[in-house]
Amino acid sequence: MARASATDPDTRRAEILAASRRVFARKGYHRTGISDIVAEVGIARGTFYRYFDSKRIVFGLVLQQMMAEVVSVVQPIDITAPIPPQVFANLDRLVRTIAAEDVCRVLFSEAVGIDTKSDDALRAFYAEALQRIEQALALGQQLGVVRPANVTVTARCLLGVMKEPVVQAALDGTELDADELAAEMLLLLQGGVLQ
Amino acid sequence: MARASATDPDTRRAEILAASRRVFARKGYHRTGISDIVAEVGIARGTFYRYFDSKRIVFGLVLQQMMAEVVSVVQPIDITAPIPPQVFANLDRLVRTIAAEDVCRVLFSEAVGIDTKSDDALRAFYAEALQRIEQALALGQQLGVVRPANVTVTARCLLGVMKEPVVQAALDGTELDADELAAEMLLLLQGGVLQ
Amino acid sequence: MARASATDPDTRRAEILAASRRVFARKGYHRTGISDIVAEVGIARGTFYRYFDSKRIVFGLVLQQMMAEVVSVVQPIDITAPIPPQVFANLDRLVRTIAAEDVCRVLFSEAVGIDTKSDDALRAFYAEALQRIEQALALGQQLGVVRPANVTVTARCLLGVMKEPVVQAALDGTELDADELAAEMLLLLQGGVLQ
Amino acid sequence: MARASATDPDTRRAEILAASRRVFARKGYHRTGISDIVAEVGIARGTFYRYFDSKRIVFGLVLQQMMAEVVSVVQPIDITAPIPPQVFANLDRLVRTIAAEDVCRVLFSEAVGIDTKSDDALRAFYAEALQRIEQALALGQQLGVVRPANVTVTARCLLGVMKEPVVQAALDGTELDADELAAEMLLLLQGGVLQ
DNA sequence: CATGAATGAGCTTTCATTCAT
DNA sequence: TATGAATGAAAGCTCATTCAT
Repeated sequence: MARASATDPDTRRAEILAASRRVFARKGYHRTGISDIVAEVGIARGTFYRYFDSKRIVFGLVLQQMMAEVVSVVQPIDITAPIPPQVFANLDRLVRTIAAEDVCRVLFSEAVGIDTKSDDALRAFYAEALQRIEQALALGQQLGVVRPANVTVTARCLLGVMKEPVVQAALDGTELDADELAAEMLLLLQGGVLQ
Repeated sequence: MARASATDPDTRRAEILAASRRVFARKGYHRTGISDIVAEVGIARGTFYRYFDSKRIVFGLVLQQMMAEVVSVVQPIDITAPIPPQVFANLDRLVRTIAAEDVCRVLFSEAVGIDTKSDDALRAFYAEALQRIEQALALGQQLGVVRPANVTVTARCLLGVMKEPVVQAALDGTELDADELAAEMLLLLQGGVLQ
Repeated sequence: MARASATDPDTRRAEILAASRRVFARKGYHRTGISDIVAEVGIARGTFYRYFDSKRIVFGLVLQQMMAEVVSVVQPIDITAPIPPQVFANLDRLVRTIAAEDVCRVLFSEAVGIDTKSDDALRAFYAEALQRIEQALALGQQLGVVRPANVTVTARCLLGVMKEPVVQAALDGTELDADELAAEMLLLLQGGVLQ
Repeated sequence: MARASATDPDTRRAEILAASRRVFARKGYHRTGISDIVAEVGIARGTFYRYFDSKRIVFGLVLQQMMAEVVSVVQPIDITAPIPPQVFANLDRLVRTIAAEDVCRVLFSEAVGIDTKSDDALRAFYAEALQRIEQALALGQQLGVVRPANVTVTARCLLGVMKEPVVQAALDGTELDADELAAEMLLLLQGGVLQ
């Protein structure tokens, strides 16, 4: 009976979490079996349950992890410095993070409807993201760099501007040029499309 | 149990399809059992299978139905008439259609990864949507009403502008004011957000 | 609603029975659905049940029919006339009857284990067949034309001699030459195979 | 329910196969449910599927097992030694094997029409059996110990001689005296029944 | 602590039979 | 009487989870 080399429990936990993340990203929540995960780590089925209570819970943790990563790359704008380069940098980091091949599918396609807790977490994530965008817009309006607009609605539109290109690239397998994408996004923010 | 009265086959088929659509929208593909569907219509399990060969096939049909509805509301732009009102009208109809409470979840969350055929259909749907937007942008550029831009990337961003506000409204249960949303979208297209 | 032309009930019953027999022969009991039978007759599902109480019962009737046919072709031996030609004639008719393409499969493969009544009927059929052979053997022994032997055991062997060639022909799709087969059987009865 | 203790996988597999064989013999393929098999072993439904992919596959394996047993007991004739005792010994072993209560029903009644693979296997089994008998007859003719005859037809008759007594014994529940049966068969081969 | 065989609730699907029309 | 849509029990099978070793 080959026994996995005794590892530090925290390391082992992290290993399983990482493997789960990889598999969820590759196959989606429903097509992923515990078998896939334990095969990925190289442990026995039972071992998985020593570290996590259920498949749903690990999925929830993977979700949290991804949301935290996304949140972490967005830096507050320094209003004493030129705005556009800062926005560009944020967009650029955001796109790269989301595009990191696994985040996209898990966060935007698989996460809905797994269970109540995940749904809540996801809602909270979006709520925070939207709030940040709204605040940025509101601040911009006070500073006179953002035109008058319904910030709630506009924030949602802008969220779509950031999400969708990455989602589509994942769907059709296109390679993503983050710099160009961020640049186009910035142009859109700056002047729309009509002239 | 009371026997459901024999109905016109086409009507019954439509009934089941409509009920399936409702349940899929409410619970998602995986959490929906045939039991849920037949309970919704008030028929026996076997009756479902008189009209449809499998759960996946009904889901595919629901998907097709929704995609067709979305596609059908977008009218071509008449370039001899003023553009913005036409764009507004299209956005308005689009938003209303997607927001029809069930379309959103099924089309944007549940449809991914059910099976190869659904995936292909969905990809084709997005491909067509994006192509339409790209063509509109390209035409606009020729006419000088759209600024120079990478139309492929920009089309994806605009797709996000249309999808995301509706997705978010569905997620947090907000009532959607289609007119205002379309108006804000138009403003975004016309001038971005920065001034 | 096309209605099958009103027919004499007895005729209709016979029609359904005949169709059932054909389908059972073609597909076997378990692979035959009521749908197959009613399609073969050109009536509605419900009509079938106006004439027969269940699938099993029709199968039982088909079975009886076949058993009766088989029994009917075997003529008693006239001991005042030469024996071998009479035996030959009986064997010849028997083989032809069993080989009538449907009898074989239904009687020898499908009939076992459908239900208690069919099993009993089949057992009774075999019991009668064996008893006839045994009596013929016993009579032959009295007349000195049959060698001493355990008639019970020998009767079973002879039953196999008659059944198996037809069964095998059906299994491998070979065309059957009844005359030759009967002739060989007779030779076997007369002198075994060893010399 | 008490949890079945983990057993050596090969043993467990064999256990399930043996139980399946018993149940198939008792109830036939179609009346046997997975429930019956797992009840017979004393395991849960899922456990069955850890060892076998489907009901049909286990049935196929049972079939193979039985065919192999039957084939294995027939020894080639040594033509330098007296023939009849060797034939007797073969018949005796054959009868005992087929009569082992379960072989008969499964091999001769239930095996037909389950699926294409089983049908093919069965046909191949019979083809081989018949070929062996034919070759023995042909060899016997060359050696002058077998009378001239159509070996193909005669082989089929002889197959019936071996099968039918056992089939009938199983059908009517008679205890089988293998020695006597083999002896009678030998007599039949040696001199037919008429004198 | 690690293991993986065992579990069983629950799924989709089938089809002989019923009964309102 | 004939119809065929409706029925629902029961089948085979899956897989997240448990627990004796």
